[in-house]
Amino acid sequence: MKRRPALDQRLLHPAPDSASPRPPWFLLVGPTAVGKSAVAERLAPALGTEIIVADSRQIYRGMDIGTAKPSAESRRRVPRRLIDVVSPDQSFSAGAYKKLAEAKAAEMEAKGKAVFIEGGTGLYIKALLYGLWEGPPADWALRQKWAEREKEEAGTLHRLLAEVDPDAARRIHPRDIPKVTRALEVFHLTGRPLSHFHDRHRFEASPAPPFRMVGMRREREDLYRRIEARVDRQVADGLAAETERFLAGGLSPSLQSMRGLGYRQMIPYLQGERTLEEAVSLLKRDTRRYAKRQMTWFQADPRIEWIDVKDGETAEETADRIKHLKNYRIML
RNA sequence: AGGCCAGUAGCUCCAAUUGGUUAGAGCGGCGGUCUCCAAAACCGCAUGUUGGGGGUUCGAAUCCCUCCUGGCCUG
Repeated sequence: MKRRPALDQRLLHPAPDSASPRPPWFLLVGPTAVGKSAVAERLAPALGTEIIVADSRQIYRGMDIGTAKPSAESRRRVPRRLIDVVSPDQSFSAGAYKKLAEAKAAEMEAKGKAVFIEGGTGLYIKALLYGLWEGPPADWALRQKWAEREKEEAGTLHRLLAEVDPDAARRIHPRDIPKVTRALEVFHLTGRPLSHFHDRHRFEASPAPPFRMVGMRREREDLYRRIEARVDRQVADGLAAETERFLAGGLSPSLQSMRGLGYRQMIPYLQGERTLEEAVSLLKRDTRRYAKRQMTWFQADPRIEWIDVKDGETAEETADRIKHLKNYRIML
């Protein structure tokens, strides 16, 4: 079940004289609550551009407090793109993000502006930088049908998969329903096993030009303190009321958007199944775990140049350090 | 002061076939996977002097003695 993404060496070390006329992209990544947004806000003006956000939750319109969207003032200073692009009752996917981001990047390039991407959703960034294999997109109707079958009898989906794609069935854990479902979906829609496509893709079909990617990280304790402080702020800012509003508006708790951190923990509280205190501590715990998973994801990408942010360092200082990285000026 | 009860992993335990092979679980923590639901979903990691010391026994977390710590009762 262990497979390292095989990165194309040419991507790691783009030839300096490569004929591509496209200027390199610049990306700022890192776990939640490291302070990416504030730093990006300082970097964007220096790059003379706007920020394309790579965040699977901030794409939802109206989900502001729970997704810790940049404030209205901040967005007035530096416009954010790919925020508020879909309604919370809609489904979204990495493939959909890739399309939107590619279009937005092309738009920036056409205007002669630098492409600057900031965010923490690893899969979205990977899809954009290294590509996804070309195949059928998510088929939500099919997925729902299968979800119901699995609900009737646990293990059904994995058994079905083992029949049509034993290779994928071996790689994917029976309890990992989303991945089992995707593999089934691919076979159902193409008649070929998922592994067939994966063996051919290997992330070399990048839609992106050469790029530079900087990752922000902090000491675990520092990061956790920031996470907890941010959760407290979100609650004070009305996270419960925001969730309540969506519920009252008829959004089902099972929706993708409502399963995001924050909303997911507030729902049981609003339904009287949990105290606010319990909900808050669960939200803190789940956010800590999420940040850890993000670190695992990003740390596996050798293209990221890491900036270790110190406790107490200001966003200006961090932005300044990034500007002083070797060869940063090629971006300007 | 006397009596009683408790002391098992960072925390919590009505775990440990009631003396028997490598002391378990939940939470927390840590590590990892990830090619169209990814703030999702999933996988993995526990050598802790069973409070210390001594004793009984082939063998003790489990019995006895003693000390320490905490709690309760009596005065």
